[in-house]
Amino acid sequence: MRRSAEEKAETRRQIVETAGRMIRGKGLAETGVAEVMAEAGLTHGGFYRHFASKEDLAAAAVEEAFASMRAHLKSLAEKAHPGQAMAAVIDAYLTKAHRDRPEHGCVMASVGTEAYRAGGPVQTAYQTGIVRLAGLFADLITAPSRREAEDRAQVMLSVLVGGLLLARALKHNPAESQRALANARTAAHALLT
Amino acid sequence: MRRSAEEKAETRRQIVETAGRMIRGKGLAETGVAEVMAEAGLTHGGFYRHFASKEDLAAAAVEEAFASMRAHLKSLAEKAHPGQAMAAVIDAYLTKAHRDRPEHGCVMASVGTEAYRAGGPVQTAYQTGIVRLAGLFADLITAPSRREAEDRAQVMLSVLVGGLLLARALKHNPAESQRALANARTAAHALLT
DNA sequence: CTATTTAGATGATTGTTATCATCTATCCGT
DNA sequence: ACGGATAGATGATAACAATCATCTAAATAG
Repeated sequence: MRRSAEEKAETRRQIVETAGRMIRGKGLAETGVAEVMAEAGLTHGGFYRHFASKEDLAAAAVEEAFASMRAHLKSLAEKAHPGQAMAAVIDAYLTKAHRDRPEHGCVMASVGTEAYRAGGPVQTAYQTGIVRLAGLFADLITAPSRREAEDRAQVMLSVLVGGLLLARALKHNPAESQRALANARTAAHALLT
Repeated sequence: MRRSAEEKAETRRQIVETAGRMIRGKGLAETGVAEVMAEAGLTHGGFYRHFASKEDLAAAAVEEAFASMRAHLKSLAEKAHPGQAMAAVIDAYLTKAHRDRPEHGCVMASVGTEAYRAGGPVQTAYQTGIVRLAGLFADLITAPSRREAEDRAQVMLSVLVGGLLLARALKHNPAESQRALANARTAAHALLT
């Protein structure tokens, strides 16, 4: 059942994307190779034609998930009114939708505590993804100097991730959860002035 | 090899405390029952005399870890100069020491993404721990109203956790990691004015 | 058009881990 | 002091997951 080169590449993309979703939704350790393959419509056996190990897949998935989030936010920022790019990103990040769909959201807020511990290529991909995300934020923030923009970007990232983490933790108390989102949103916007 | 009632209680405390450290250090899924028991100087067999399941132990460990952190921060706040309580907490939370010793630190920053997904008693203990931690923050923050103090406490918690998470993610780039800590510290203090 | 390569399926294998049955030596109620 | 109860040890058991050997059919090189 050999496939063409493009078909193989497409299959690989499917596996990576599926893994990215499952990892963000259920966690790194809880996501099994066989399960990912099944979800992608394949059997577990062919896995090692694409990846050397589960670790390799996880690293690719983390990288892809970060890239996809950056692309999404970037396009959002470009659509925003001039001077409102970062504000638009804030309002997109700190939403109920993002809170309730971790499998489609930010890696840092869904598997942050597992990824920094992972070591190896996963940790590397995780760190790189964050650096680039912070870089994007710095691009969108107006400040006296690049250095200052980067500093504000770090704080911004902290508030967004921390706020989302808190909102998720409080999810079973909807009022408090929404309050956390709203408070983080206010604080994030305040950082822009 | 039966033990007295006090000995049993002490053993249980040991197990819970050990589990709390290991879970925060290596993660929930990566911490095995047998491993915890061995670290506590016991064999795995006796485990079910103390807990109904691994889940039960994890819930107890999360609860204990939050309680211990609250006690630690509270005593710190009481030792601080009047009006400087929350400032002292900030400076204790956003340190290299805390960054480098997750096994002795904040649950939210070490297993936050795993715990909110866990469901059952672990999720419950996690949520309760956070509510109480935020409550402590609100007690330490001076504001026009209790409601306002709670709002600021939520933002404060987001900045602290987000900042620590970021600093840990960037750990392999020491300069950036320290910068993240410093930026979060500045931002947190700014919230107090 | 043929021979070789290989994507993916099938089916071990190996290692790990939660859970439980059983055993034994000690504590505690009587 | 004695007999039942039980903390903790020893040793299964039963899932489950990662990895790999082998098989197959199709694709591509020549």
